[in-house]
Amino acid sequence: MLTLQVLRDETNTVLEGLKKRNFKEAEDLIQQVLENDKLRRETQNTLDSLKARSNADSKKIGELMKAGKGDEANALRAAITQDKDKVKSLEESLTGFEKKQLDILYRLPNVPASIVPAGKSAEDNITVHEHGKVPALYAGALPHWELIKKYDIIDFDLGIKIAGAGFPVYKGKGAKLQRALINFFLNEADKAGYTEIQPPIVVNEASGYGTGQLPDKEGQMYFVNEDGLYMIPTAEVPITNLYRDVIVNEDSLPIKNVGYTPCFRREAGSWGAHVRGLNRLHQFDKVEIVQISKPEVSYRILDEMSLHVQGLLEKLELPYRKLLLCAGDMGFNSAITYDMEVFSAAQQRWLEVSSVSNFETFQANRLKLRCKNKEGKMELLHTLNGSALALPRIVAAILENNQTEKGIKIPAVLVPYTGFEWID
RNA sequence: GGAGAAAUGCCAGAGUGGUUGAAUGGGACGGUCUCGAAAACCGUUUGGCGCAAGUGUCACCAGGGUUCGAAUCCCUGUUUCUCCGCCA
Repeated sequence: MLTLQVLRDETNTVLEGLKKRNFKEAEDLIQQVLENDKLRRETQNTLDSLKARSNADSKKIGELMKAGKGDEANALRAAITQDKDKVKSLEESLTGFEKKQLDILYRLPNVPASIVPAGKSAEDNITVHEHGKVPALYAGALPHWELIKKYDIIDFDLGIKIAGAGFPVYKGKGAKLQRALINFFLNEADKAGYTEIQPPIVVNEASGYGTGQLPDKEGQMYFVNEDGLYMIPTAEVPITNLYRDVIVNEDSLPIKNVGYTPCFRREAGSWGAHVRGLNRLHQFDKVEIVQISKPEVSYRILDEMSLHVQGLLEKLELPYRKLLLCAGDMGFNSAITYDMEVFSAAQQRWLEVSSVSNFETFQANRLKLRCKNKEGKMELLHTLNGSALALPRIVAAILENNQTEKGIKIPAVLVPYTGFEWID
């Protein structure tokens, strides 16, 4: 959520930024929030002075009572009672202004960073880096949804039987490959200085608000009605919310955490073309890196995180490209996002396997995640995160790109983790 | 799941209706002393909102209520602890 301060002080910058996103209500909402803010402040002013008066009077009553002047106290008491209604109605309208302010702020997306290109859709994204060669496959090459049947490593039908569509069952070498990838990703993050976290995979409502999944995207998350808990769509939610309402010690920055969790997404309405096999699931595994930093270094950290993700793809010998998302294709919370896409040779498609984003203060403002700077002032921090990496599409690409007539060759870096070189 | 107790500042811990944003102790930070350190002594140590400043206002788990006035009384919720039950 944008800060009121920014909306007040840099109204035009915000407006331009939101237009770049193609966010049509920008002008209207900003005007509303500024007007509302003015009314809110005026109301608080009157309310505060009214309260100041009655606080002073109440104190006086106390003193009169002590002094045994009951009559005078009673007279004053009667006078104060008159103010009570006024206070009450002012308080009500103040609450109204505050509520409206929050309602509007929740609807305003983040302002894109200056280097983010304008644009409406994925077509306007910019490829900033490419790496690796698309492998030439042999004549009988298969897409991964055929390969998993051929080698009996992932079973969708069994998943349907015990849960539903989009909940695959990994078997034998398929399960081991999953485990190997998770361990490989966690070890690489560990080497890069991230602290491993195992968070709960359900979160409460406050956490959903903290990272921006709520109030808008409840339809995307599985909800446990009985207990008011949401199944996490990504480890970003619990791991970032660890720092909700926290004032971080400046010396401990940047904070670098990594977590492996299953992720749950309802994906309501997004089924259709291109969602076969592992391309889109309701439950999948992901290793997520999360950093919290001082504002002045967050863009350096964004690069560091991207390079970490790129390094993983390179070690896995997967051809990939790095996209700078255009403003219109970026998530609601993000100021800048790089997507990493891997080429899956049998499908002849680029698959998104990672999104690395800087949210600047957008999440921190909701989370009340701050630190006290050298001047002793409170300052919102920047939050960043990135998938490092999401498993299913990586698995799909490995299976498709590494298939040969005699089986699927496991990338060399993974062999110490899998304990086998071939799926055959 | 049942019964009881509790929730106060960075920590410990007072306070049960009237200058209590909050005693006291500890910790941390700054200073004096010292070649340096320890000890001792002095000082500083919560945040939100509003205003040009000094102030004002709000906050003692959360949300309601009683009262001229609530950390203190009442209601609801949450969490923690103890006992019983159940159980990976």
